[in-house]
Amino acid sequence: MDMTIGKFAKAGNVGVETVRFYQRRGLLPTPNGHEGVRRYDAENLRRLKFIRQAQTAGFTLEEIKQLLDLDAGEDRERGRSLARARLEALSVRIAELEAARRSLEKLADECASGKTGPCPILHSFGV
Amino acid sequence: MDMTIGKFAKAGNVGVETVRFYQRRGLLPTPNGHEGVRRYDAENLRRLKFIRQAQTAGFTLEEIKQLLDLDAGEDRERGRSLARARLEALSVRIAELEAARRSLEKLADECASGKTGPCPILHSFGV
DNA sequence: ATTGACTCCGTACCACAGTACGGAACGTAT
DNA sequence: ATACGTTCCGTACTGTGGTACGGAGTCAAT
Repeated sequence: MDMTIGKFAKAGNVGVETVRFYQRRGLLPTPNGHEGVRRYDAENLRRLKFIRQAQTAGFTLEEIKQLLDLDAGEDRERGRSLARARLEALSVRIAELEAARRSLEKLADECASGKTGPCPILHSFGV
Repeated sequence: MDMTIGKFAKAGNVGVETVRFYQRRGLLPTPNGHEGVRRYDAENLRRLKFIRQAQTAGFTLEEIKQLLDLDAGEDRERGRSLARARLEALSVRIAELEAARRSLEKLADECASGKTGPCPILHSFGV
């Protein structure tokens, strides 16, 4: 079940250097200190996958570190507060992206091949 | 109607240094070359506002430069293709963020203050 | 005409999240 | 036991999008 860093990185869909980078940042443990080649288990992989998910959610690596520490701890309040702050920022961001999507749809439409003249790109974005 | 760089930056909700940065990148023109203090008009502001909108849509500054050039040109095909590529990436991204939002909602819920023990943070993200 | 605020310009620096490099040690198959 | 692929580790470099700094010039009001 255990892996060396190469397999581990592949399983988590990141590069070997990225794993090391996360270790330096304290996001992943550095398994069994100075005893030759290190081995990574399923729990490590779970952490790694969480890191990638949380990045998608817009957490910075520093925040993710806090979340990982919290996962083992008792401070429910802190966990909720991080989650709620991110939730709010995320909703704002999603709304922005949806507005941008509408602009792009408008652009693709107004810039259809049938018409002539320059595409009204700025106009499509409402500026 | 014309402004100096300070007012212009404020009107576009960016810093003066950011305006200069955009000029260096060719995203904004450098009005009336070397004749003392420069003046910015409504058209410049329109460009600046577009830059910020397009950034929200996920375009890089390099792509935005292309869009601005396109706005004046005749290459409708290129405009459509940029828009469509971004539209696709944007939809993927929105879906990711929505999934992340669901995870966070789950987290905030499972981490409610009533319960005891550590918040199941990793679990909330489905890992 | 001097002050104070603003502008110009180049260059340097910043955060974030990696990515690359290079020499030494290790592990495994032959 | 030799060769080949990995791993280990430190250090350096990358790209993206700014932000800061410092000296000189300019502008408007007093």
